[in-house]
Amino acid sequence: MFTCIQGDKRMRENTSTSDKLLLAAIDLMAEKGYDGTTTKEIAAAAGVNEVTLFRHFGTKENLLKTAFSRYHYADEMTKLFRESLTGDLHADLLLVSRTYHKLMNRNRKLLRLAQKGGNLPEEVYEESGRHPQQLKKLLMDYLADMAKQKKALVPNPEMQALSFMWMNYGAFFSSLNKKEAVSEEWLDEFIKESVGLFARALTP
Amino acid sequence: MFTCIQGDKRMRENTSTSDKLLLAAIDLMAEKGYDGTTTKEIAAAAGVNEVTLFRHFGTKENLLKTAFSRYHYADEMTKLFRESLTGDLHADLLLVSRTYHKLMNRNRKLLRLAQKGGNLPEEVYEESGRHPQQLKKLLMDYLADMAKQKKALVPNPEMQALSFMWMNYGAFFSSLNKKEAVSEEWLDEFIKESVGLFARALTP
DNA sequence: TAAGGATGTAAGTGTTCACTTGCATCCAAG
DNA sequence: CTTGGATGCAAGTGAACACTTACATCCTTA
Repeated sequence: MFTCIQGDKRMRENTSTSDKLLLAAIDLMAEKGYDGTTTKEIAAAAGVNEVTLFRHFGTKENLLKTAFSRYHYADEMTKLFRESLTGDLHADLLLVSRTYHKLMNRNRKLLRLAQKGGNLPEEVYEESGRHPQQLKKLLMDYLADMAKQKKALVPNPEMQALSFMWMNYGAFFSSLNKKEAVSEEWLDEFIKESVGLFARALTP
Repeated sequence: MFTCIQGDKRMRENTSTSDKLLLAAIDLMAEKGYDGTTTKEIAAAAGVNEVTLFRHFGTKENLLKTAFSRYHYADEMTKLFRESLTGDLHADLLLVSRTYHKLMNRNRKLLRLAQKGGNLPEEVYEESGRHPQQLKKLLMDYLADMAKQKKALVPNPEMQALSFMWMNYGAFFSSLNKKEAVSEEWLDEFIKESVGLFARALTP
């Protein structure tokens, strides 16, 4: 009943009923919060009957959990650190910062949803707390490594990593509750300037 | 009926009924959001009857508006920039950063409440959006002035000011949803390192 | 002591919400 | 053609919630 392996017509339409519901739920909850969004609204936004929502997901909570697990981004950042960094401080930080904002923007709505809180299931908080910790570790290790190679001046890798992360985190979250993401060009100007500032501070 | 100028016994107890309700509302809403907090809970937490809440504030929305207007911090930052800065880049940034975190921590719960959103009255959003803009302007002007005096290297005052603000903003908000504020010493270590990094980047 | 204001208690109203039930309809696959 | 799964529709259930009403109690003050 809950699993719909739809090999029929509904699959060929570009979004299945389940997906329409999940996307509608994310949209609405990101704006109005979990508590503030009703199942009736979600169903209406997805263009299906409210009953269909319950037939697919059983409960509102389960709908959110499914949405979160299906659409939360994966570990692109780890791959980036393993494969794409060159050892040039400025270029590397630029790449990290750009990737960071790309990932955050892709998950904009989910992050907003988690930020708003409400009676969310525990899984949601865990999932959205995982990524910052991962990034911090990657960045610390990178900076420590650069310091060992005398390519950077890093008296306190943890604090420098956190400073860099939080600068980007702050930039992103300050725009999170605006209607639109900030413009591409403007964001990139900030990235260039802030990375420049950072690289200058750490360069021996 | 709503105005209780209590010259009687209740005033001499260190918190009046109204204040107990306001503080309880802030506490609960900061944790569970506006929608997720019921008037019954608030009254219970304040140790009064639910009816008393409505006798004092009429509606739940009005309760929140009152709480916000009574407890939101004022313009300490402007005063700081006008009176306490010395012209020494490192020392000034340190003072700004420390003051920033002090203010943010004092309004921790209100900021959390506004962040969570829900069906909040418009006033709440306006009030909590006012302060960042003010700080940005102060900081930009300060940096531009330092650059003119050749005491700092500031190619793009807006971006440098934003970088600094967002670094602190990110640090604060990353701890906002934790149970406790981060420890004093830890925060001050971060402030010192991040300000040091910043001052180094901007020093000619 | 009398009066008035603040509070408590009990009960209730109307609404909204998450979620259910029963039945009809459509449509693809066997 | 028939069967079964997915969906729509109409109606409803029980709980929770914001908010109200009416009345009793306490305490301060005049």
